[in-house]
Amino acid sequence: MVTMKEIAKRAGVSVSTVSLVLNNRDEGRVRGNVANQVRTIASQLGYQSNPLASSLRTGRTHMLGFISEDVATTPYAGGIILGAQTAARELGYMMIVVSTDGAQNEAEEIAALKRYGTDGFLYAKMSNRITDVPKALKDMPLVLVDATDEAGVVPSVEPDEFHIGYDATTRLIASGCERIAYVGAEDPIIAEQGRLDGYRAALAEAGRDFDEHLIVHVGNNEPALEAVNALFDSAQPDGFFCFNDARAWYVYECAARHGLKIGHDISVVGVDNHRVFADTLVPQLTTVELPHFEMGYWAASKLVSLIEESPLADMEWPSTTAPLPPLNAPVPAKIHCALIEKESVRS
Amino acid sequence: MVTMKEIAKRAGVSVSTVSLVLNNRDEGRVRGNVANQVRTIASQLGYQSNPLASSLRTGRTHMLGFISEDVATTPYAGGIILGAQTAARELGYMMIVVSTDGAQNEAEEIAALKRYGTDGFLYAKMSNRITDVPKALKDMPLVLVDATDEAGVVPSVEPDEFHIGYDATTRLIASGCERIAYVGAEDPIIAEQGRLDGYRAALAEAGRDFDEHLIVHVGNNEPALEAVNALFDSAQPDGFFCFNDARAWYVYECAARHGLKIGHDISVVGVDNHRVFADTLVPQLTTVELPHFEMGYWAASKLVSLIEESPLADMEWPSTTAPLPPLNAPVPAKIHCALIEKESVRS
DNA sequence: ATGAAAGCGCTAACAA
DNA sequence: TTGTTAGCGCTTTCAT
Repeated sequence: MVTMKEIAKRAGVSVSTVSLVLNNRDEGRVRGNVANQVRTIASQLGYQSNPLASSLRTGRTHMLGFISEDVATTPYAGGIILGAQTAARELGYMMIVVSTDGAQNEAEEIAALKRYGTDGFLYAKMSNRITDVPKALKDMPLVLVDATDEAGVVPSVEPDEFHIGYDATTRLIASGCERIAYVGAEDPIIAEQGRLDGYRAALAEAGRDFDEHLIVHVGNNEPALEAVNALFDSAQPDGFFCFNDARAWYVYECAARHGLKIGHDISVVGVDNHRVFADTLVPQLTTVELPHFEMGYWAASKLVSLIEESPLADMEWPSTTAPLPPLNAPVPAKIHCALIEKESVRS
Repeated sequence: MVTMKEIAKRAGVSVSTVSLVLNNRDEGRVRGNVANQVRTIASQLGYQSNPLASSLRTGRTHMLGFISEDVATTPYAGGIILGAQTAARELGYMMIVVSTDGAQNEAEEIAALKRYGTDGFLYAKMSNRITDVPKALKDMPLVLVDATDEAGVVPSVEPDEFHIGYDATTRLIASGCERIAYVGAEDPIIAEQGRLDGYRAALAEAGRDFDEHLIVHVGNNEPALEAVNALFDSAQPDGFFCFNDARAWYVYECAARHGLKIGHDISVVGVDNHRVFADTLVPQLTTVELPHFEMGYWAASKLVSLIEESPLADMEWPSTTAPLPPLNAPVPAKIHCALIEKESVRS
């Protein structure tokens, strides 16, 4: 481990000078050739700063905490984590991910992270839920990912649920579907409402009436399958917009029971939350993949800007302008969604 | 943030005494009542040690690195991470998980972790693969999870693949299956060979001949489905042991094509690697779940013992003695597998 | 423009 | 049995 002391010795200067130079605070404080000298030696020796040592002085560890309980059970969070980690590293931060079981160990994990001096937190939920922010996080730089806090005051990054519903439905309309069903979730998640709104808006724009009989809200259980089956019988839809791929699965199963071929007799668009289907399974389903990576990337960037009290750097954000995949595409395709960032006040 | 200094002041002793007491090094070095006094004040004030500060002196950060590339794409690693994290926290360590894309950023991530002074590493692969250990890890305390290194010298924790195959096949035999097929993977993974061996051993023990025509090795692709379909036609198996749940899916699909009902006409046991199937989907499949949590837990425990050069504490390890789930159980059930730990020399 | 020195919180020799 | 002191690697006044 090469230290500043070492560099100082070789360069014949003091440690403080080295510190100044290596932190780029040498503007008009250190002579140019001295600075260069120091930099040269530093890179020759392969100097790596010791973030822990500097944290002692500065109070900044350059560590970020990422809290989520979904990491353990779904690959959902994977993309988010990867995105967040990528941004973190680019900005010179290390991200510590902790998976939690329930509220109990969540508090413990947060406490542990705080002991290690994390500079801020990312807090992720699944499917844009309304969340109680743990009290331990309230006094820290914090960004929510795919979640909304009760009070609506915490910055968060969420998919544009409305556009997801709108785009999916529009695509089904464009492909010639006449009776488009919505297979939604039971829980009062924000995503549910937003997507349904998008569905309605797309229908309205196409001059179609909203038909309640084409809507079902189902859970993750046995009755769900029967409810979807009943929908096939009662409303005979020829297009399906499914809240997630678990719901799409019900449609797949029921279509098989009715002898209907997806991509031929009926069209289906599902939103991929859980990655239920492995790469090549059920290729007939068109799956809209949420912009997980982008959400994570943006969230981490925002968090760092909060910590450093610097403005967010300009970035090219994903938007809904990206083309939708063709219906019944052979492989799940990914569309981008606009991300919504809230600051202090709910919009 | 309450510091030792603070405690020392209140207790009217020196910081070193506080340090001694709080690190339980006060055996015969500090008077009992003084020690108690210090402890009382510490807990009153809610003292939390600052691990970063002590690391500066001791060279130990009490941070563990967990490297895996599968975190992002499958929930597979989730249980392992949770187990490892649990053990780590119990032992007073913080675990930093990094997901990597490929070898490129793997090296970067490892370098970053080292800069932060992690005391050791967990390196996880999927499905017990033979792995090149990154050079950067070679000089560090290291434990592999569900992987084996080429040279066979790195301690690792792996499922007992043989028993998985043996148990699954035995169960199919017990349920009355006459022609038991094995649907395996293509890749030369250790898990593949071990499970196949277990399958053969179970057959032999039951006095049955091994029939090559009941074996297929398939990938994750279109031809795979056709290969399994051909197996149905050519060998007409009435029981299936599937390498993982992706393979089980093929069986499910082909059974449907042949009008065969799982749990009635044929029996299927799959090993759950990827959690392709959500909770209530395809409930007819009996899924053997790998002991992910336990592997992670054990691996982290082992790693800490390596770091601290202390013997592994006695623990109750999961074993194959746990009862297998009933065939065609309504929900995927979890069986335990014996874990194998190697030390210095391959057994 | 540069360096000396103090100090972040903690541990560990060494003194007392 | 306890306290003093030095120092881990770095940042930051404050002198020079």
